[in-house]
Order: sequence, then C-alpha cells, then structure tokens
Amino acid sequence: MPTHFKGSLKTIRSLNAFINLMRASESVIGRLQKRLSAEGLTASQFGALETLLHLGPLCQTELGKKLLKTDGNVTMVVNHLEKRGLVKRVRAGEDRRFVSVHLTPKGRALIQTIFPRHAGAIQEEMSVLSVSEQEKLRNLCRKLGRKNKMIKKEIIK
Amino acid sequence: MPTHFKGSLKTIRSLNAFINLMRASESVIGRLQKRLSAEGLTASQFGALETLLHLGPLCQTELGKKLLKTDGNVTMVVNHLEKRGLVKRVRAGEDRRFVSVHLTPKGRALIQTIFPRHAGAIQEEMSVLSVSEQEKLRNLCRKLGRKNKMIKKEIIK
DNA sequence: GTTCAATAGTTCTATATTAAACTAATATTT
DNA sequence: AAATATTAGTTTAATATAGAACTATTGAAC
Repeated sequence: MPTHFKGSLKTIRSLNAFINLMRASESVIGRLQKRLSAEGLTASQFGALETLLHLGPLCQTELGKKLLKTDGNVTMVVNHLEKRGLVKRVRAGEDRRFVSVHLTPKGRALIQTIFPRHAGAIQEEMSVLSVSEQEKLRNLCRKLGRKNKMIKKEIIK
Repeated sequence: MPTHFKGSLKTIRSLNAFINLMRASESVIGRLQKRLSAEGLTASQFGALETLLHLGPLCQTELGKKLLKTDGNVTMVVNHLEKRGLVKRVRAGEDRRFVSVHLTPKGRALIQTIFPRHAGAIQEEMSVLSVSEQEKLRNLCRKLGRKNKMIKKEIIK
C-alpha cells in the first residue's frame, strides 16, 4: 500500500514508513478492540482498569497522562466505569481538588480475569515477529516516542 | 514505559513491543492531528480528501476500505465534507446503489494546499530515524499488517 | 490577608467510531 | 417470474475524543 504521492525520495520514504506504522497499529488495535468489546469493555475502559490494577489508585489527571487522553475524556470513562461499579471515586483529604480513582473488588476481579486473555491475544498478534524483530520494533518506536517528549518540552519552554 | 505485569518473558516481550508501537503511533498521530485541526480538518476528513486526490473518485465502500473505517462512519465523514462543499456525491448510472464521491474544485484546491505541508510534517516526525531505520520499521509493520490479511481471509472462508 | 494565578475536574459542543437495524437496489435461485 | 440473498448506503444508539468554557479549590504575590 505505497503512497501515490509524487515527491522527493526522502519524503516518499518517510510517508511509506509512516503509513505502514499507522496501518499496523490500527489493524492490531482494531482486532484487539473487537476482543475487548466481546468482554464488554471499550479500549479506554480496559486501559483505565489495567492502569489502576498495575499502578494502584490514581487521580484523574495522572490517569489521563498514562492513557494519553484529555481530562474531559477521563471524566467520561470514569463515569461509565463507576456506573458499572468497577471503580469508585474517593476525594483525597489533603487537597480537595483531587479525586483518587480506585478499583472496586468487582472491578479488580474483572480486570484480573480479562487482562491475561488480552495479554495472550497481544502475544499472538506479535508472534509474526521473531524475538529480535520485536526488540527492534520496540527500539524504533521508542525513538519516535522520545522525539515526542523533546517537542513537548520545547512547547512548554 | 515498560509493562508492570508479571508474566513470562515471552509475554512481557510481546507486551513491551506492543506498548511501544501503540505509544509511537498515538503520539505521532496526535501531533499531526493538531496540525490538521489548525487547518480546519479532522484526521478522517483529511484521509478521505487525500485518498480521493491520489486515487480519484471512489464509492463509499471503497473509501471505507482504504481508510479502514466502517460504512456508517464514511457516510458521516462524507456528509461533513459535502456540507462544506469539498466533495460531491454522484449516483453512478449503472448500478444505482453506488455513490461515487468526487472532489469539488474547492476540495481539490484545499487538499492540494494542505497535503504537502502534512507530508512535510510527517517527514519531520520520521526524521529521528535514519533511512535504514525507516525501511526497517516499514518492513516490521508490514509483517504485522500481513497477519491482518491472513486472519481476514480465514474469517471469510 | 485580599487579589491573582494555577490546578483538578466537570460540562458542553462538535466530530468520530462501531455495531446493529434498516432501506433500496441488484443478483441468484428455484 | 417470484422468492431469497446480497450489496451499498443511511440511520440510530452508545461511547470516545479533543478543545473550550466553566467551577471549585489551592497557591502565590503584592
């Protein structure tokens, strides 16, 4: 699925790498989302529960940073999870602006059941790559992520 | 940003590769989306216009396949673009179920202006990787994509 | 210590997204 | 040829998402 754009070799090479990166992540995430949907969770809901399971209770802003989502978005996702009794909001005593989001026993049981299956599906997805290919992919992606942080710092400055 | 999950080495390696793939694509797409938003287009709208520019008029189902989006979604995106006068729907004569989506002169002018800037931004994003790293990334991502197609065929069978 | 600035969350608006139910047109089967 | 199945697109419902305006709380500066 190469680009049909006519441009310099350098540009075309960048676009091709970009397109394949997007296609790969979109198609993998698409299949995983279908699995999660069958378990009754959206990708964001799963991500929130998984983060709370592995990192413990977090305030919403922290949760948003981990999930790379906006504050308003986190409010929505936590609302849905709270309505289903999977998490609860706790006003932290010190600074009453903060809301600590906790897993309920029900939420913990659910994510502990689903997470291993999800991890298995991911392992299955990645199994088309050899061990060294997986490591290579990881390192290349980390470089793209590092650029991210540099740019953010520049913007903040 | 390694996983905090305790599992087998093989599982953890898969999860790490997966997480970095997702982070990289999300952070790159996030920055590009902000640029597009400043130009007045969403990512999907841009994708649709770009596809029509480089592949010519397409029916909505074909457009959806290119964009990896569902039919209902394409209807929405084309609605928005049509409302702004950037595309127009044309009933193809033969089979009256098909709607051919065309760029209008206005839409063509817009995407021809924005696309080179967007391509430049992508080139800038990918410039943290060397030429050979970009090729390597592309090939690894293509493998993940190929798995996709195999699975689809199996499901169809 | 009162005003101003920063922070945490919520709400609102607009668009995206999927899945499922639905309509219209065409193709297939008997 | 009539019944059935398939296909293209629309509509609807539920959730996601970003961004902007807003509230409430806390911190800083004068």
